[in-house]
Amino acid sequence: MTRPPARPRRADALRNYERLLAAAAEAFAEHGPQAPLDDIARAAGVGNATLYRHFPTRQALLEAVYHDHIQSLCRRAEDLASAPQPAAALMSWLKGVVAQGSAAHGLAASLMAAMEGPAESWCRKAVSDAGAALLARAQEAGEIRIDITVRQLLKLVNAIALATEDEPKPEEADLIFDILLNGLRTPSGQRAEA
Amino acid sequence: MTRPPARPRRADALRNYERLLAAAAEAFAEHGPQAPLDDIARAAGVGNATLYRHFPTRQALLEAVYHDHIQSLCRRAEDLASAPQPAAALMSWLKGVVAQGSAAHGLAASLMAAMEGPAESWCRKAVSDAGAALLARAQEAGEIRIDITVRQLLKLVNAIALATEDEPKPEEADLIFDILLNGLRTPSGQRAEA
DNA sequence: ACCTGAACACCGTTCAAGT
DNA sequence: ACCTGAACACCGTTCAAGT
Repeated sequence: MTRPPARPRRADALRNYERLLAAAAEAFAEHGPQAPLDDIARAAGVGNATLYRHFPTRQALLEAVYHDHIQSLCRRAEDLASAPQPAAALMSWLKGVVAQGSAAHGLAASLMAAMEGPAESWCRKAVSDAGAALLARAQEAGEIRIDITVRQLLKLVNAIALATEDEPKPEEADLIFDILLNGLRTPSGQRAEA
Repeated sequence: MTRPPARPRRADALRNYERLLAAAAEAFAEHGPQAPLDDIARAAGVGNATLYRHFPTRQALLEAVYHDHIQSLCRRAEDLASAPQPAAALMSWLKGVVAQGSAAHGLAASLMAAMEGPAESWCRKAVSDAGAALLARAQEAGEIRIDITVRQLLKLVNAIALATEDEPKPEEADLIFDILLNGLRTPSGQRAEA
């Protein structure tokens, strides 16, 4: 199970924590993942040092803000784990990752950073575990090339989300995603033993 | 023809300009494209305002530093323009873009920024014009899907370079690039009229 | 324990004064 | 024309003092 980041127990600390999350969510939505931390603290009616106490890095704050989105992605992976067509299930899930990443400005950047950051990251573990099951099944079915790892796949997908982010036309993301899916299919001559 | 950024004519100004370029090249190579501009000015033995005078934005400095790399990419595109196999020529060129982008830390980021930035950017125009010829020929030959644009393609390729940058194993970049190429082939049923 | 504002350090940008 | 260092603004991080 993925362990949500520890919340404070004392009443006032918890209240500040929640306010910071709400303010950060709004700031990230409006100004992107680079929104000034001081502004977030001020909007939350809290000292800037308090923000830093609860969230030691910007990445920690981002992952906390997008916690629900991330968990939702993980849950969706579980739902798809026993879908009849393994490759289609993987594709559908990846499409969701891109869609969420494009919709929630900052999520794609967070996921990308998580994939490149330390392996102990909660977010990185949760999402890559979720994807790993889908990928393995699609690979065992011989539908997806076996030489790609979850991490590479997620980096690639997030790179696409970032590259097409704030693009006026959503079909551009669809097209590029389509190209990726096309490329993921097992090349001729390469088959898993299944 | 692509017009290199205007150089100063006065002797002292030109000398400062060159020194800034050399210092910036070293700083970007060592500390990445986010290297502090003040450090670059100091290393060049020049006031920081002088740097800003010559290069109004960081992007302008980056494009000037990588000017030779960019021109080299454009020249290579010209060389490939009449290669016997259009699709192979395009692929070979794109592979070069990724290779250069991964080798020269900061170039990939510059190209990506150029593709997303204003259309008037010198760098953006030069590179996309170079690629456009190769892409068009491969599409007319019916080998590459017709629904992708140069800009999308370059964004995608640079996203890959960024995603695999400073990755220990170079074969990772190769793999992901291979996936992309696989995906670019014309899907069944879609053919250009030639 | 937890909070706070002020202090500090850093970096990009602008400006008044120089040649 | 061009250069310069200082001034300014901004933002992240740390700290001494408070409850």
